[in-house]
Amino acid sequence: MRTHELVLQWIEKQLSDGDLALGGRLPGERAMAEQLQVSRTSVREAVRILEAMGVVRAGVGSGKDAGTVVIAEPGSALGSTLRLHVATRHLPVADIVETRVLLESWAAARAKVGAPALDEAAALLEQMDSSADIETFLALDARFHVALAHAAGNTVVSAMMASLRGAIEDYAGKLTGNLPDWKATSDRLRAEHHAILAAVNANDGGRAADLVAAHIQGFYREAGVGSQTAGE
Amino acid sequence: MRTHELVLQWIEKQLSDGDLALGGRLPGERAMAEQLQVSRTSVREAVRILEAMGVVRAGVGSGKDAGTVVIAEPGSALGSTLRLHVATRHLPVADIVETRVLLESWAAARAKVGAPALDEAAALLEQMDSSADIETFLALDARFHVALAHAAGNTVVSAMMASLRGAIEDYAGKLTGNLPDWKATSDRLRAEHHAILAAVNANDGGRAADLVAAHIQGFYREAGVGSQTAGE
DNA sequence: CTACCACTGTGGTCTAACCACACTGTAAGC
DNA sequence: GCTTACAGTGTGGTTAGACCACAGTGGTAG
Repeated sequence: MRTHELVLQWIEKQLSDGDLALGGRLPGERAMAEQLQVSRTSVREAVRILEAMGVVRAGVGSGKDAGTVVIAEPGSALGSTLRLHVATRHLPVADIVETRVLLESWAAARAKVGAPALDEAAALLEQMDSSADIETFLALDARFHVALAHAAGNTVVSAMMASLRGAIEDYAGKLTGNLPDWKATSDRLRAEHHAILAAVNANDGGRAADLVAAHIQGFYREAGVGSQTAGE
Repeated sequence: MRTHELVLQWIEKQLSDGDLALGGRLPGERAMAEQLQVSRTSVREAVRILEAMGVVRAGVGSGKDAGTVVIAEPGSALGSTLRLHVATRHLPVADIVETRVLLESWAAARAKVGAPALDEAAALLEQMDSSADIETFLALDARFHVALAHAAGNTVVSAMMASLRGAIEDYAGKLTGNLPDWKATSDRLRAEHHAILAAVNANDGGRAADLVAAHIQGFYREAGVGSQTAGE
């Protein structure tokens, strides 16, 4: 077993045993190195991996943002991993989109009426109604979808859904230039968002799921994802 | 931007541009360091991250297994990430199971009759019928489920499904000791497997999905996952 | 009381070694 | 000629020790 894996194992045990919890701080790199009788390099390699996994965040200096602290951001970590695999051509973009449709439809169907996340979603829609800027709109759009997924109450589905979106964000972003009429598109997306939220609040899960599926597929189709004109 | 991120970016670009493909070899660490004008340490940190992501595999010595080569193993990488997040208590095991049910049901419903993966699945079932050893059985069981997911033709769903299972493999493994009667359980699981495959081959996707959901939920429930008696 | 600044501890980076490993080519011995 | 032994080469793995930038802390000069 390689040295950094030993460190990794040690840290994972600290987490499993509850000796290290969310928000907690790892010992300094030098201290860990001495404690485990390994070089600081090996400790750093382990920390790097955990950072890539979204399990810790490393901050220099001193104070609250300093040191290596335990966080919980699986979404971005999974997203990066998927993005790399898309780059190797192992994961087709179409499969990513299809999976996203699957997860988000399920979440929409399962969203619990009255969940706080739905109020947040509604607030986001209001902001979007008055956002002409394309980047602002897309950022709010992302948060809306995450909020909707949250309302289903499954952390894993939320994380995966966010990661799928993130994995092809840049890719899809380049394609928004293909859109013939952004105003028309954004108006349509706004209307669809409201319809989805309405269906969820009306407790009509089946309809909400259908609307979400059509919403996502419609966007990617219009942007040209899957039409093979993209990569080059 | 940190140095190792620069290296990461460079490698990702090589992949995106197709200059580096699956099975391809990265330049040696020393060569990359010189080319990018960074230290070998930074190069190694980047490689470590890619290794954790299942994008590359590093091998010492010389020959076919040597050097850092591009692979495509998102499953194990995603699995490790999820496992760590389960350790931090951020991802509940119940959510993992629920998501696995979601993905596998979908895959069973979408499995294409006549897919080669189904033949493999059938072959695995035969082997399982004559496997009394519990570990052998579980290994074959894992491969059966992967084969089934494969038959749906979505790489992302396959990878995620495998990673979900892997994330709680150790955790669930400890619980098999809770089973009152392994022979009875394994006989039941065998029968369920055959029924699932039969439903898929009969093109009855809905029934296959229901059977898969019941199969998975039944196993974890019997093993005691979610009953809070586990972690401690 | 305020402004400044040295101090301390954090992660970030680099250099220059040495190791284990696995193949390759060559030379020695049969 | 064939086989065996072994030095050579290039790979990742690991280490020690140094220096940097950063951000709070606390003392000190004004």
